[in-house]
Amino acid sequence: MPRKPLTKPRKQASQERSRVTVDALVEATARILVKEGFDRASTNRIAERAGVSVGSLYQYFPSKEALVAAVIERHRQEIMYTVRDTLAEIAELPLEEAVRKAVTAAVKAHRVDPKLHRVLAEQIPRTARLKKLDGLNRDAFALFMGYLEAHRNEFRKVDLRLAAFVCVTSIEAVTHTAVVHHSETFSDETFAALIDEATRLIVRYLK
Amino acid sequence: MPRKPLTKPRKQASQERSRVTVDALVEATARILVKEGFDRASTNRIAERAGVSVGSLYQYFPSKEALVAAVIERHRQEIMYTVRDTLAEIAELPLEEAVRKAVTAAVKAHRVDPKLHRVLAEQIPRTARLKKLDGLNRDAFALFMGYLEAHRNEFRKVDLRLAAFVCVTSIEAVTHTAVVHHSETFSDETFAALIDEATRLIVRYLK
DNA sequence: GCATAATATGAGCGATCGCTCGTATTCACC
DNA sequence: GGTGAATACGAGCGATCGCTCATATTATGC
Repeated sequence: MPRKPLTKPRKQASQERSRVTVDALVEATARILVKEGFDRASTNRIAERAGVSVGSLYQYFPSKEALVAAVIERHRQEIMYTVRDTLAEIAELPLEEAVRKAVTAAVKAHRVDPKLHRVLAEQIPRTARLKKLDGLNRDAFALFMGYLEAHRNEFRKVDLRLAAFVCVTSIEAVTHTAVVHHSETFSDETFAALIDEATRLIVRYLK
Repeated sequence: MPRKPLTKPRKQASQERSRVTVDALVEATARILVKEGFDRASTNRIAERAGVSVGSLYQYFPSKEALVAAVIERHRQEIMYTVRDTLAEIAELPLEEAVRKAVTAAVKAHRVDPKLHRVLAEQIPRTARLKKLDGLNRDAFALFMGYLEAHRNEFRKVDLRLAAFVCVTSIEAVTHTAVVHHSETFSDETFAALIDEATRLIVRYLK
């Protein structure tokens, strides 16, 4: 589980206590990223916050980058878990309901630890980030493309890839910006209205 | 303005050669940001690339952050310059043409040194970035709000602030992602089609 | 030509970083 | 309870960072 073959191999945890150590390190990394930001998240500080020595940290993670990658992966899994059910339904739904579900899922996804999400999206250097987080977006694109292709006779004629790009990018940006940057400005009613608006945006565009 | 303490001075350049030095530093910073990324853009490297000593750097910029801020400000001014004319026209245009101009302006804006734009958007810590770059987005929001209010009787009844948020966020994201992440993937025709699509997205949403 | 201000220099300080490695502790197994 | 493997420890290395300051060079005004 803790293996991240990036630069050097590290030990596989076989005892329970080491699993605890690994979990504590990932959790401490996430907490420090949120509270102090990426620049101040040094390995010494992470180990200290985890109640563990730097040496132990490097027994399970070959680099700071691997630690951050583990945080990203955990975040990605949590998002997938909270969103999977909603997305599974949409394939056979009519357009408006499908889009509404997709928008709702996007909001849910961004509400999984939004402060962490913000740090990951804004502060993590590309080398460590791009693979997993943008993978989510690529999944969303593929999913949307699938829907459009299956229902292509319900829409006007367009380049479906371009249409999917416009839809996915818009939904992502609107929900991301609202949740991550305006959660304290927008009321619950505003969020409900936002889902209506985003749904309308996409539905009328495609029809 | 006479002497100031030597610890945080930002001298006013009064001679021609110092203006040259300042310009060289800002230019070198932009170049290194693009070529090496923010993390590897050390003040020593910047000074070296500018053909100037670190000492001189700190005569004109009190910190590395100030240097980066100068780069951002220069970039912002270049964007404003290339976009101002297009935006000045839209106030009195009918909806579709106004939106089309806005989208075109957004593409133009992102095409001003897209590689630098990407680094500024993705790698610069919030502390140094927020003020100026997000100011651009706030300007766009205000401009769009103005248009919507002036033409409010042409649309359905909605929360105009919410509608403006949806429009500005979508346009920004679609044009940003296309220009910054897909410039080499998208052909010129695709870009032309993208402008059509983005325009349709917004127009049909508002009508 | 000379004094003074403006500008330029770069070795190096103190801090911090990611990370190593020799050593100490705890576990699984008999 | 003895033994080797697994785990934990943390002082400290080498590199790099942002930045300072004593000193040198160049421009300006008289």
